[in-house]
Amino acid sequence: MRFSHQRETIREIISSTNIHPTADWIFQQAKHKIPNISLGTVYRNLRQLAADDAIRTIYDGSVARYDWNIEPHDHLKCRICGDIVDIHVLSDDIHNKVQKQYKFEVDVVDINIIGTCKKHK
Amino acid sequence: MRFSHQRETIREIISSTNIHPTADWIFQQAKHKIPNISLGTVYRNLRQLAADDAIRTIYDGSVARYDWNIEPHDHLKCRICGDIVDIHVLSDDIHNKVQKQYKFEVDVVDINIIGTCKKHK
DNA sequence: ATTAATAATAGGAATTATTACTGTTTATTT
DNA sequence: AAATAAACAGTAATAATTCCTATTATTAAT
Repeated sequence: MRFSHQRETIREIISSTNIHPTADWIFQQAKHKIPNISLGTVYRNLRQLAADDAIRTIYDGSVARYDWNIEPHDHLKCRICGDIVDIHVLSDDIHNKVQKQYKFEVDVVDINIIGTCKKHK
Repeated sequence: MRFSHQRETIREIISSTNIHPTADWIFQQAKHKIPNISLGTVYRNLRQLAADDAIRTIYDGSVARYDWNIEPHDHLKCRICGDIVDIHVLSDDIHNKVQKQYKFEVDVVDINIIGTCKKHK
């Protein structure tokens, strides 16, 4: 993959936040640095970075969000504020259990927990 | 909620399959029984049935699929054939662990495992 | 340093999944 | 049987994402 200023900017934007941004949020931020960057460029680079395992794509319902953290981890999503935070549950156990019990070659264990975070009590 | 022939047909179609159909697949099937049913009617009823906990909405990447099985369970998705099958992992443990460790009021634990099923060996 | 090759871009059109709108139909209540 | 409003068909609108094309920028070779 050839160097591009746009792609580096996108990578930096994602690395700088824990909010698990959407493509559009990344686009808005990128415009501050490269005013005439186009949304297509953002999407193309997000796809490339994800294919290259430089970032991870997660789905919040039907909309894609992007995560700089490519280590295996899970997500907690609050129904009220919408915040998504990284956590780590026992996904290795699940990985092994499924592999044996269902003879399924596991690639990714994706755990999303939806509920209400402690801010709303 | 008032009775409707369309909604009952949609409910029956979902109940009759384990493929976790998309809205469009349901629409195609429904047309066999009600030729002039409209796609909007399918979507409206899917939304209503899900709100009523008569069916469950799951997300396969960014597209919604529908499941007649409303008991808590998880999904195995094969990268090659696209099949999605129901399984049951130890999500109660996760529920409790998260609730205590992160003081997070858990609503749903959604576990999706992506990989290759035994058909492709 | 110049040039050649082509990956990446901007801008916009196209596509896909889904929701919203509107005048008409139909299930329920009186 | 008439009144009420939920549900409908058909269609327009929206949102997220991908595709297309002529132009620009990066890299490799001279």
